[in-house]
Amino acid sequence: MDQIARTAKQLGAAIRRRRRSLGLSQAALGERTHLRQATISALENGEPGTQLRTMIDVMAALGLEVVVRERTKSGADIEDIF
Amino acid sequence: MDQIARTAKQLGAAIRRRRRSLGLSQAALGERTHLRQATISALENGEPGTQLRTMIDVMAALGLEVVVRERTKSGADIEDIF
DNA sequence: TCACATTATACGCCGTGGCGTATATTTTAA
DNA sequence: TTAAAATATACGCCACGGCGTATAATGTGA
Repeated sequence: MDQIARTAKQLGAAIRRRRRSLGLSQAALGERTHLRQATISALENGEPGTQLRTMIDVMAALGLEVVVRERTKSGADIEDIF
Repeated sequence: MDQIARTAKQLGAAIRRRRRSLGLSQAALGERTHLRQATISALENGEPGTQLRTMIDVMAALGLEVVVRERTKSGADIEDIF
């Protein structure tokens, strides 16, 4: 399920969802990415000072990627309705 | 044109494209976002230490949003082929 | 070509992220 | 309910981002 993210919090939430769907703990993800469990926690909680490096590394480890696109006028589009 | 980004460099490139398509200079974008022209430059050049806050603020000013999704196996999917 | 606009880079400063380490706090199973 | 697992938070430290300001390097149009 693709996640739209316009804020750091939404970005963190999407990452947390994915991590959980993979059955990983923050600590386990931390090992794979050489990041501290505390750092993963901060990212998932949407700390806006988090570095892009951290987001990129975590997304790679979770098999995620980002699509940059023009904002849709509303929050919902066709696929959300049907 | 949606841009897939798996690295900070790709993210920066997508942002730069969008800024240019809007006919904005880094300085003009900096004014809108209360960021220095140098900061925009760093973001667009894919400095991995850049903060999420910076990316988020710039994307908002450019009318961009991010979609987080599972990585596609290859770079191309159906829509790129047809 | 050449002046002007744009972008990249530099310096000193301050704030904060991520580090190791450790411990609260909360969540989850048994 | 309670022990164990998972997550949030804390402390001191170092590195570096973003700040103002300024300038160098590039691009661009006339």
